[in-house]
Amino acid sequence: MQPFTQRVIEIIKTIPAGFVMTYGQIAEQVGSRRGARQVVRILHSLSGIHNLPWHRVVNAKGEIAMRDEEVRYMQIHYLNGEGVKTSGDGRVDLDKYRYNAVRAGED
DNA sequence: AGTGTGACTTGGG
DNA sequence: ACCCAAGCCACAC
Repeated sequence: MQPFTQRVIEIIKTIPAGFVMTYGQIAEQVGSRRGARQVVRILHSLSGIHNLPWHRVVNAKGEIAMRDEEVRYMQIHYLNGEGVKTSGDGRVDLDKYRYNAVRAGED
């Protein structure tokens, strides 16, 4: 496993239930400010084989980014189960649920 | 070493 | 708020 990939995995593992992070945030946390798409690729390659809370990752608009309707539905289901309210369009309120790892550690 | 991938992000209209 | 175009970067082949 490559270091970058390993760090992304670690970051995602730190997202607490009831919160979400964006691809961009995760990329930033691992030191690659423009690496959002790498996070995407990694999640694809992992395909859930790890015990990752992949459903807590959304895009910068707070949208459920999944393309497969089936998996998309599952993600929304998981989030709802953790108390994250989703709009009819499958969006979450980032102002409410966005998890800031840095600030969480400092506060 | 070059090319393709991808569940993104940002800026402008 | 929505749509579009361009930029991004680590990884696999």
